[in-house]
Amino acid sequence: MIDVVLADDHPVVRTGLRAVVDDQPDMQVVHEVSTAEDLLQWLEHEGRADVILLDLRFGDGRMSGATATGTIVGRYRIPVLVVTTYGTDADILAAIGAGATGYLLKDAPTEELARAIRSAAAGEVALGADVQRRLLGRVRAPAEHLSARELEVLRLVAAGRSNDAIARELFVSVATVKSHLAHINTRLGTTSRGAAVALARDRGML
Amino acid sequence: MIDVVLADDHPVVRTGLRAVVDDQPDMQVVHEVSTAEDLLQWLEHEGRADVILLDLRFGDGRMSGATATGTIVGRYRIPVLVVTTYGTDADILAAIGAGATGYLLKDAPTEELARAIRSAAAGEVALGADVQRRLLGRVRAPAEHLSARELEVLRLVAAGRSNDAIARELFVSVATVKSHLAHINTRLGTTSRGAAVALARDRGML
DNA sequence: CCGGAGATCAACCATTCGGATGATGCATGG
DNA sequence: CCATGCATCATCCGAATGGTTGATCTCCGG
Repeated sequence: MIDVVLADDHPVVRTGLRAVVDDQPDMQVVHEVSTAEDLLQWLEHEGRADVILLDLRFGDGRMSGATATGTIVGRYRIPVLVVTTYGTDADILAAIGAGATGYLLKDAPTEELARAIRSAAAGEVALGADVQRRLLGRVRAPAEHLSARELEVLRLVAAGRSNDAIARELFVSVATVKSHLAHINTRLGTTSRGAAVALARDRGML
Repeated sequence: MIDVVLADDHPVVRTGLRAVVDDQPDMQVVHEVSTAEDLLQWLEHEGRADVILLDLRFGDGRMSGATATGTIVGRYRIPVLVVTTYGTDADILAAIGAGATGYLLKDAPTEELARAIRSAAAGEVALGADVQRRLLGRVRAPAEHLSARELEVLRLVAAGRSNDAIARELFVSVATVKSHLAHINTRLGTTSRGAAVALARDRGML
């Protein structure tokens, strides 16, 4: 029997997760907490768990889900499955970087969730199909690396500057700025400055 | 008995909401959908419901929750309770502007949720305590501001969409989008979409 | 009932962007 | 030494954008 702990500040989400977990014959929810602090507190004392389902974004909390993940994995060696709502690349990388065993979006099918919990309990890495696809796309397009100059340009674009303004600001010609932007769009697979900025933000490169 | 329809693209959230609703003696879930399109489809045919619990952000969907809200309220006169995760001022205004009867955050206590559903079924306006406080703060500081529609446009601009894409997304003409954008630039004192987005981000309106 | 605000749409026009192509100079690393 | 990557600049052109003016329509509050 897999003992699962739920850590999410949304009662509704906790209820939903509990329903899914308890509906599986081989797992059960043994504890619920709504803040990262409570989670650590609980682990400190009676804490026994095989898997922890953790929301990356603890509402108000001073402690982020990523930080909590790092602490838990480092201190208790309990697999952490990050289950959050919106999965941006930056979020995913942060979670995995912090040592999360898996990462799932809340809109993942319930079966996938159950499967991920089993994998996590078994010590395997469990990433949602969405996430895998995302990471794959990342690998396939490793060119996510923009040069320093390009990033400089992109930042100015994100600040709302026009090509002309950027050119003046960087002491180069407008042609150069456009050239950089063209490279950026190629690299990011975008087709407009706006889309490039949006995607770059999403990936936390700004 | 209050018939409730759940519209949310997250299976887990739906399960949680269903559990909460079905746990109340005076209400029941009669249908679940995961996209706005499905919701409208259902209402079109067999649709009978006293209250609709709607997620403002339908994941991928081309149709936003706000748009769906407008359509539902306008066409079927069914009270819509918007239940979403992150409540920004703009979200709230958009929802209310679109005709939502109530607005609740997913981290609201379950009793509050049940109460809101009853209020909505009774035709009353039901706003979560959080939201009410938020709106109050808003009134006190009317400082900046864009209409709900304008914010909706600005968000899409921030997401890198072109005017044409925005127009299609909101079911209006490009002229309207440009009109909103012009207004936005006037209000914010900016001269381009990019600058408007940058400034709006700065002020946390996104 | 009138006025104002917001949402909608239209047409026009100057400016800006994005996309394609091509070229030069300068490092760096194999 | 040379391929490669980066930064620089230019030109051309179609598409997108911004600015403006003007016009309904609806809803709300005085």
